[in-house]
Amino acid sequence: MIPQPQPQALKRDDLIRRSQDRCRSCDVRALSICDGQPEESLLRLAAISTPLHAPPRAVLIEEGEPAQHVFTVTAGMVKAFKLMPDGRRQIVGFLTTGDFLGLATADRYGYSVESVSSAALCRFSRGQLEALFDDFPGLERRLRQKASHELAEAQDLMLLLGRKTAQERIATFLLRLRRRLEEIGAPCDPLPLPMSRAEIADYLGLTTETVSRAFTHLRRAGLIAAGTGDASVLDLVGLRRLADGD
Amino acid sequence: MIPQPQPQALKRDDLIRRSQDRCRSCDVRALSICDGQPEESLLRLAAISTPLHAPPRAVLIEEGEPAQHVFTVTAGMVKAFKLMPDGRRQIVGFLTTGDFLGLATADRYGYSVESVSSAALCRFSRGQLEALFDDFPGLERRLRQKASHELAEAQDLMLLLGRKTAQERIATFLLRLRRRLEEIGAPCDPLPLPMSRAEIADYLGLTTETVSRAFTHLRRAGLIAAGTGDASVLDLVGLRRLADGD
DNA sequence: CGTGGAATTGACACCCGTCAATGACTGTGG
DNA sequence: CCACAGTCATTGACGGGTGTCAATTCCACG
Repeated sequence: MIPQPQPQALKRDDLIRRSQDRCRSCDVRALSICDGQPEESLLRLAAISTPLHAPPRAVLIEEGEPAQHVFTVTAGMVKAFKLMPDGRRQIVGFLTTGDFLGLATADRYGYSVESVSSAALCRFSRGQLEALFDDFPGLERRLRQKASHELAEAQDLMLLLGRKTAQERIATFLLRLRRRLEEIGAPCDPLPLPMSRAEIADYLGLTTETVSRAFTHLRRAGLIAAGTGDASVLDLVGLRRLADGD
Repeated sequence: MIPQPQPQALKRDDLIRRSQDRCRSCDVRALSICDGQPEESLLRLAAISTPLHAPPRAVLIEEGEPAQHVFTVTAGMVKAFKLMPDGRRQIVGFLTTGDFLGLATADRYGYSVESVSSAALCRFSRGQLEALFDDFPGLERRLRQKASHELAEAQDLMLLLGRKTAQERIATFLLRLRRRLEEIGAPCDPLPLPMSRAEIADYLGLTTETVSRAFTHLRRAGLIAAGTGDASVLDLVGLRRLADGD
């Protein structure tokens, strides 16, 4: 996909050392699967990792393809989504710094992934990663914890999709995004919204028009101040009350 | 909850041996986390497991309570659900033989669990189970795989809740239930539906009336034959086409 | 300053939710 | 054995929230 120049002069050991340096200085280590791992485990992880950079709207994974790789998002934002034959789309997650891509994966990808903004990722071969589990059980534990966490978030989203009104969905969406950005130490006032209204709609089970109207309602109600590419939470308590349904 | 007679004559070792026998003869071993585990791992699992039997509509877990236990369902069916303050309910999963309960759990349960039909479960202390992971990494791997699988199913449900029509939801629901029953080797023609219309509605993000009407439509279209407590798939291909949206 | 896509807003339609009545089934007590 | 009540499923009438279609505005970019 993204061709990498491979000068013959660089030997395999050099490449490995180079990735190790890159990982050692990685500023998202504390957020990703690397957190809390012993030094040796990191070195081995580094040796099998490939850094990727994706421009906005780049295709990273296509649903149904053999799942050879897993990824860690190190910067920017990507979306994972499912398509129906007639074009209906459900975005099952927006992933950002520290998120792991591929937890839900069997032998084939269950969703497509595209970048929202420009994004950076670390790619791992699934086989090589799973081979590391034998030597470094902490890695597998970390992945299981990430999977548990994602499952809990998925269940929150089910409640949203199955039972919440449009305004409640937008309120919940904004609060969740805010919390996530806080977790990774990103600025969240105003809250950046790198995704389009259409993407928000396909995440929340709505249409762009309904998303737009819901934003307007929240703005008129004094809960938020909304621009096109960002939003500010004005009344956190009120927004929470709305999001949770009374 | 369910008092267990504890004659003083039975010493701890006897109790352990008794659970080991119970597990060794357990007829759902191949379906649960026990599948593929070495003998020693099973013995240790057996030692920390407690069998439970629940009548229909029994409360097993309450959302927000400290998560001290995890469970394996060995028979019957239970539902996991989230409630909103005003009573809106989203069932995030129906669990049956072989399903693991507690994968999505942090320090507190993220959902309530109640039995649908009468059900049997194996209960484990979370702490004791996680302590086993150090000695038996295969257990942790098995749990991670279960979590991955559940995550993929959760994403399927997101597509359903966010984008499918009532009839497509019912069709998808019937096909998924059928596949699950096939997996565990249960009879699925006719397909038993132990849950009420209200429970189906709260799983699919609908109302009981809409569920009822959708069943009627599918029956009139010749895709299924539906009774109250079961349904037969008459036109598998047609039902699949409807479920997947053309 | 002009252009094109995205976002917003409005009018209208429709699917599904709400409310209500009827029917089917189960268990209970006479 | 039957009458009865209670729960659940079904069906109908109606209304509302959201989708659909269309027009307008906004904004980024050339």
